[in-house]
Amino acid sequence: MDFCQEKIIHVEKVRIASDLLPKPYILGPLAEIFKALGDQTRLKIVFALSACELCVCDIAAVCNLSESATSHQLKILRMLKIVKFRKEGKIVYYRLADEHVSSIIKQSMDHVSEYKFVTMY
Amino acid sequence: MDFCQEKIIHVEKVRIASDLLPKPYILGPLAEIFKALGDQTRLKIVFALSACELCVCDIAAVCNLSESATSHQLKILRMLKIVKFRKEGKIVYYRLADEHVSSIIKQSMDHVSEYKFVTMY
DNA sequence: TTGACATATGAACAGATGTTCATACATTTG
DNA sequence: CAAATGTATGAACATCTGTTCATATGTCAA
Repeated sequence: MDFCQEKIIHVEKVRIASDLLPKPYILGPLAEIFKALGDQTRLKIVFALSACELCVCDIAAVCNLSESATSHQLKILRMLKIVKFRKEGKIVYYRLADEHVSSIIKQSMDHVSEYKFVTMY
Repeated sequence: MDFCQEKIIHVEKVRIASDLLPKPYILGPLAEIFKALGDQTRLKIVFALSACELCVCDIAAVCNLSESATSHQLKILRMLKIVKFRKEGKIVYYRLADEHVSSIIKQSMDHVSEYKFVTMY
């Protein structure tokens, strides 16, 4: 460890910030959700599903993935409650879990758009 | 590859969803941002900074990290424009880059809260 | 200029992650 | 029931990631 000499430079601010940190049982799932969205494959899937409900086969086509890879990633999104699904015979339809997910996607787009002239490559 | 036999089950939906997919130069940075927030250490840092502006030493204290680890993670958040910073002598103060970041954090909290009784462990 | 200190960075290592391939499961049809 | 088809899953592998440790940079004070 190598904390700065004067112990803590701004004691009061550190206290305030510490109080605001989510409890571990919140922070964990939260990080998991972002991690899930932090993969281009899964992010593509989420964007695709933000358009409409799709079956695994559709998603694979839209995202240019094997159905196996698609299924693996859908499992992750499912477990994290980022997507929901319903079965109709042997076909499984997926969709986004709630509006929070859509909103997160939207806000992130807005954030990126603001910097698009800088980050474009 | 192993696409389903009937080629594409729902041609029109696949077209709509495909059109909605962000271009690669948007999707890439977007995934990078989520990936950055998908690490508990960095997510902690972002939450801490959502409280107030903090110096590296403060952040290390709040997040219970070595200053080296803190600095490494701040560099990533900096490059992704998730945080901004200003120097005051030898002390460097960090804060969140914009309101989109705050909003993303908030929405994700709301999402998790909705499922807290299920996901709590 | 020299020492002290806040922050940054490079290398390296252990652990995590996404894909592929093979195979299993479930549902429909004949 | 058997075959066909849509989806799911386990193992394995190469790649990526976050931390630590050592060291470097930049700023202030004496």
